[in-house]
Amino acid sequence: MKNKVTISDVAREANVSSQTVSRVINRKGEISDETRRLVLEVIQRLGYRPSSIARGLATNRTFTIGLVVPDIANPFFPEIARGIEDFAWERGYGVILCNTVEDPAREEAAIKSLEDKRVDGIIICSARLAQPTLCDLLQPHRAAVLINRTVPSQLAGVVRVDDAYGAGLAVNHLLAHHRREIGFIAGPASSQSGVLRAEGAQKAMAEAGLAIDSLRKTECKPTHAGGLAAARELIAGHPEINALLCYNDLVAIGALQACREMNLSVPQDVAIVGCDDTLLAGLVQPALTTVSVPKYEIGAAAAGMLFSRIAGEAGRDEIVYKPELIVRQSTPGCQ
Amino acid sequence: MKNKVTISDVAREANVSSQTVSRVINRKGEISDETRRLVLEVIQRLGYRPSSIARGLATNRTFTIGLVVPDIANPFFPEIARGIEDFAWERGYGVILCNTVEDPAREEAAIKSLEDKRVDGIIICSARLAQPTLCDLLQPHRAAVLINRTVPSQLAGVVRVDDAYGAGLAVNHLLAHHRREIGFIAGPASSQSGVLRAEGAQKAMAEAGLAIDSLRKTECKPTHAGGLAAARELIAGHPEINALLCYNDLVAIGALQACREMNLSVPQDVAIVGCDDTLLAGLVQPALTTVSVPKYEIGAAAAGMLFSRIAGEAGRDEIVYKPELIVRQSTPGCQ
DNA sequence: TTGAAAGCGTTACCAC
DNA sequence: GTGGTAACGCTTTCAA
Repeated sequence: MKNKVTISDVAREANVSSQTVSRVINRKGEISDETRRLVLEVIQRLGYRPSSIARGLATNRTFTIGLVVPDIANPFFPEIARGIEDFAWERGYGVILCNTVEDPAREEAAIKSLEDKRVDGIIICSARLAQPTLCDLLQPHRAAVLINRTVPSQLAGVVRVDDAYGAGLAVNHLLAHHRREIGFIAGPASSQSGVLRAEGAQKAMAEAGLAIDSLRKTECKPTHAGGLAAARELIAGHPEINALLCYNDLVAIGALQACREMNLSVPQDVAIVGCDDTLLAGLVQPALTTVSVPKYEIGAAAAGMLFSRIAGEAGRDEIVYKPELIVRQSTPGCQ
Repeated sequence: MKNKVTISDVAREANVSSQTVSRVINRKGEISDETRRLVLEVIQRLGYRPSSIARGLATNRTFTIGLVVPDIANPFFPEIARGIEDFAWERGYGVILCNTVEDPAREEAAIKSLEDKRVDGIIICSARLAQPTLCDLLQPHRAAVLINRTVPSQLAGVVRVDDAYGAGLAVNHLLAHHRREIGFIAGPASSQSGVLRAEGAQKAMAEAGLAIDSLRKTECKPTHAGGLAAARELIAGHPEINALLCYNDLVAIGALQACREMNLSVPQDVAIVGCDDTLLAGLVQPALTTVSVPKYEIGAAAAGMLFSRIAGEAGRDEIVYKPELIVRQSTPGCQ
């Protein structure tokens, strides 16, 4: 790598001041056509590319945002990331990606490291940190948006799915098909979505006049393996269970596998409902009934909200998407 | 967001020079325990966080690398990204993610924008740009590593899968089960992996004494929809086909669906082989025979190689992984 | 062991 | 229209 061409190299070569070059680059101020052409020609010839770093120092803007996700390998997040990245790209912004791997310490360190990098704003998906810690970490950021997690709107905008409503849809669907012995595999205890879904599910049960504890709850990692282990345990402890409501599709697929191992047929013996409607859901056998969520749109909306906040514009500071139940073969009532 | 605390704020508050503060932060030079403790205390109290931007300008190092992928929503890439991000994170590096969405112009712009951001190095997955363009774009970067694409080692290190070998494995498996009318759904024409797999497949055919053109080739987008369309067309044009070798698992799943539509049973009528062994492969019905590739390891290896290059260390400049054939239900010979 | 000054590459502000 | 100078927040180099 040869040494980078700087703005003064261009200025010298073009016999103008670096101010003039800067003006040409940034299309600011009046410049004679002739000078502009000359400068552009020199820029071209020297292959000059302005340093975002120097610019960032001078302007206090980096045109970079941070994205924090639990795990980009979890199929829920790549589409959200695409929605964010596409939106950001169109506006000349770059995206720094951080995985927390469900580790609160890493989540905290990631948010701080993004602060060090002076990103213009951050988007955090499914934050797992405790509320006070999260708020403290948000504070120093110029702008922030959370996905599926709530904080005071002064600290961050929120884009979320109405998880309680979605869980209600799923429970009502199961109850309509006479599945009353419902097990709930809730995912990580630190997931706000998991908590809200539990509440929504219990509310739906109560409205149907059923005792709340007829819904059995277990926690697990939000992975295939987590779902497998949790389903085994739940069914072993409650053999009467005839339906499982799962934290996400991955967990549901684990549950599917547990049922297969235990010779329980799905949906005849046990109905299974997933969440997120990832690509997987339509492809497994039996295809998964799932609570569908517009992932790409959520990402794009979060990015849009973040840019409003960066720009200091007043705008909505909460967007809530209503999920939809996609009925497939893993529950009764498909065809 | 209140104004950031700077190094001189700390210096003033601690009654030392900013040099001293800098030394404490960077653990450089000798400093009396007393001063160090004092400075650390003030840093803590003021909540000072050094600006990576200013640091980057002064040191010409940003502790950031760029990652360019065709599409993070394609399940092949998230695991690679995890491998890279984990490795980078441990060394204090951040990762800027760029999606090219299979658009060469965006790929080019992404590589340039990473140059502007003065990343310390870049990793490009499955670059689709023409060779001369790619080389020109690589040139200005301090360090670069390509995944599944080859350039002169002076320009970039290479981590790749032996695609030709993998395709050979698949073809031999099919031939061993008397499938000689093989169709090949090759993915994007600009994919070097696709080209190499075609060569490997044809070589395997030739070694079995079969005419090379008994392998019919079609291109497609590397998606579920792309595979569906390509398989429909290929089978319609060549009804004698009894096996399909697919660019990746997504394409193979599209092909699976095409067969279902055409009332062809898999694997009895048509055997299907995918590639990459993504999560999907084991979960669809019938489960997919696929050429398996160590995605996370590839990512980690690429990151490792990149850091060697950034550090200017001599090291391997090509790592080749041998893929493995995972036989499942979509081809004969499973149980 | 500590400090002063220069420099990194840009933009902002004020002259001309 | 254009240029000079300071400033952004840090590290590096040289002196003390």
